[in-house]
Amino acid sequence: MTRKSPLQPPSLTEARSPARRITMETVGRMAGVSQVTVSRALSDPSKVSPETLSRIQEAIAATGFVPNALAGALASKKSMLISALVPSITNIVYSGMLATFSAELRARGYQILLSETGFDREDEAATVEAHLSRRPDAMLLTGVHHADRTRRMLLGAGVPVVEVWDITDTPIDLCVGFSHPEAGRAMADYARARGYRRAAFITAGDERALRRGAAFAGRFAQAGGEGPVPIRGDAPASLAGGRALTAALLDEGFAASDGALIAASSDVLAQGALIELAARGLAVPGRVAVMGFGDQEMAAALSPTLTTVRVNRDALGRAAAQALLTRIGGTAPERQVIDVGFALVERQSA
Amino acid sequence: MTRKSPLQPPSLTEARSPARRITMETVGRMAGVSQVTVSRALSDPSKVSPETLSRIQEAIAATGFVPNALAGALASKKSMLISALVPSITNIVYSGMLATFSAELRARGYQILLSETGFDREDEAATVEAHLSRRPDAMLLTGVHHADRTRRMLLGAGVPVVEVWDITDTPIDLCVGFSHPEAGRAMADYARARGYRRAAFITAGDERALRRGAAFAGRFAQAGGEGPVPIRGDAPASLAGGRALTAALLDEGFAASDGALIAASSDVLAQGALIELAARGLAVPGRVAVMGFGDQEMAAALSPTLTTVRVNRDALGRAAAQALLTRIGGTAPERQVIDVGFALVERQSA
DNA sequence: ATTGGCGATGTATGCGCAAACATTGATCCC
DNA sequence: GGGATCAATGTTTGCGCATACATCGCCAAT
Repeated sequence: MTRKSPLQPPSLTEARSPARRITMETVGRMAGVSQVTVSRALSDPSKVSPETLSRIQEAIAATGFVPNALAGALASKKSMLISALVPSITNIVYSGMLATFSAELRARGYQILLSETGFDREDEAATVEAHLSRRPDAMLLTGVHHADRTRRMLLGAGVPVVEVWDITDTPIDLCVGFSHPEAGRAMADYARARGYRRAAFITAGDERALRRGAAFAGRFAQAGGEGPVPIRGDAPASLAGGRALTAALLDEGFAASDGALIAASSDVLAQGALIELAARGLAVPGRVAVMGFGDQEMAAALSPTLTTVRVNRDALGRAAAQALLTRIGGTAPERQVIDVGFALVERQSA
Repeated sequence: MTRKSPLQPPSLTEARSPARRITMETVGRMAGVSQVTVSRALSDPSKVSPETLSRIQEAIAATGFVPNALAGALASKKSMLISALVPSITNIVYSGMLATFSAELRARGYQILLSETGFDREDEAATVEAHLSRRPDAMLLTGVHHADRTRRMLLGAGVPVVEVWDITDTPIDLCVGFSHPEAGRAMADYARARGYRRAAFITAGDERALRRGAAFAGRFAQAGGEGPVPIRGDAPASLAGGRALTAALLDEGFAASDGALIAASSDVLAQGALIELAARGLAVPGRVAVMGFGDQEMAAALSPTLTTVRVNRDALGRAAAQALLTRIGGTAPERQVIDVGFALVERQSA
């Protein structure tokens, strides 16, 4: 309450440092209290008397003071930062999940440190290290296959981690996703049940898509389909890629007769397939059937509408956020691994 | 230091156990040097003798030490953090720009703190404050219209700022974008030049889209088209939204005769319009023409292909990153405002 | 009147690092 | 051979805050 007046007029120091930093100390001085009281006024106003509080708030408004969260995090060991690593933010399947994930966390005062990792494990490891250096309170990783070093760093750091978009028995910490082989098999079973005798899988290069493709191919042949099922492609998912892969298949005589189906690792590739088939005048599904993956908005709007596999991205993002929040809170989450499943959506294209 | 088998999920107790914090001090002790030498070994290895360096590196490897960037930032007043605020990450126009922006910055060692702000100014102000508390080295904002408080905070903080996706004579700091009214007028001029006599604009609710719409409507009438030009919609851009808005227009008799054009604030809405028109058997562009905005990949693949306006998202993200880097570097950028322009892409739909 | 408790505030400390400055020993040049 | 120089390292300090603990009045219970 009682503070000595500074021996030297503050104007001198101010004049020497024109870019004078405003800290809780400065605010406190203006309000006639100490730095701690300012800190308390911000973190728990009830601990400060109403008069003091209002003087502090005036000082904050007058100075435009914004607390330094770096210093706060260093002192408290809580950064209120959540790190998120996704392969690509331009891909709606990841950005959709991320939007829900971050909205959920932002409501609790957390902020998101985001990086794209592509599909390279070493790249991911380097990014994980960079993120860990900011001491996030938790981390989201996409996929369950990581460099050994990544796993070691994460375990060593003791940070809550959630791996999403896949399922494993050996999560680093928490895991929210679904089984890609099962999804591939479900597509194959559906295709066989509908009577398609010949199938191909066009795919992006990412590891999860390839596992769906492998499972699809295996099951399709196992269930009486013609084998081996060709698996084509490793470029990023794009319409042009889908067209090109489809064109290549057709040029090889893949759809020489009816009963053929093209399964795609994403709706975008599937749309590319539809476009190429339309361009060639091949009826879908009469001549060639098409299945997608992801159930993007356009799937239901295409002509023909696209049979695909739905993954609830919102639920996934929300579950991931909740799991981390529980973990941060200190209580053990009910389950370490949450399978959000998927659903085959039957439409016109297959 | 040594951990249990990675195949075992870490128990909660293990993860929260008082893991000795490893700091430069601990690493230094192991290597027989002081904390400062460890710091130097990491920031500029040439300042440390080769033998010392290798001992330090061994100690780092043995301990799994990851430097605390919070402490580093606090001490050096450089956070190596760039804050980015976009309306929506699920919208490809923003996420595409952001991908280039962040790739460019990551190459220089910066990381991205990301938030979605929706289209609400007060929300944005709160987010800006939260971001400023982390003392980012620079900030990216979407749009040029902000709450007064936002502007004041930013100016007060003295942080390099780049506003993107729009152009203004009075940027907070830097600005990279294009003129939305001009884009709207360019669409109107094109439509008139092609002879369309009647037009409508379907739009998402965001402020920039609305300005394009207003400029389109004004110019279309001014250039001899029938006025007033209806402007419809304020929902998020979606195929379903585009269909619904188009359906409503048609139900009102908008396209009772030939020579009508529907301009959309985004390619997605335009695609919705194409779908609705196809569903009603109305020929495009014969009966109703359609223009989009954004030139997404599907624009060239739709049937009919979509006449639209291209904005170079990569160039925009890259220019924004470069401008900030220059600014952080201390040299005044050549221009405060960079107009990246746009291009009308003529295809089949109009 | 004494004691204890509580509300409101203050002081001291250290989080982990980088910057500034200090120290040591060796090399070098006229 | 006596500075001068330089490479390699150490010591000190403080960034801005949160935490632990101390202090000071004041009032209720004894």
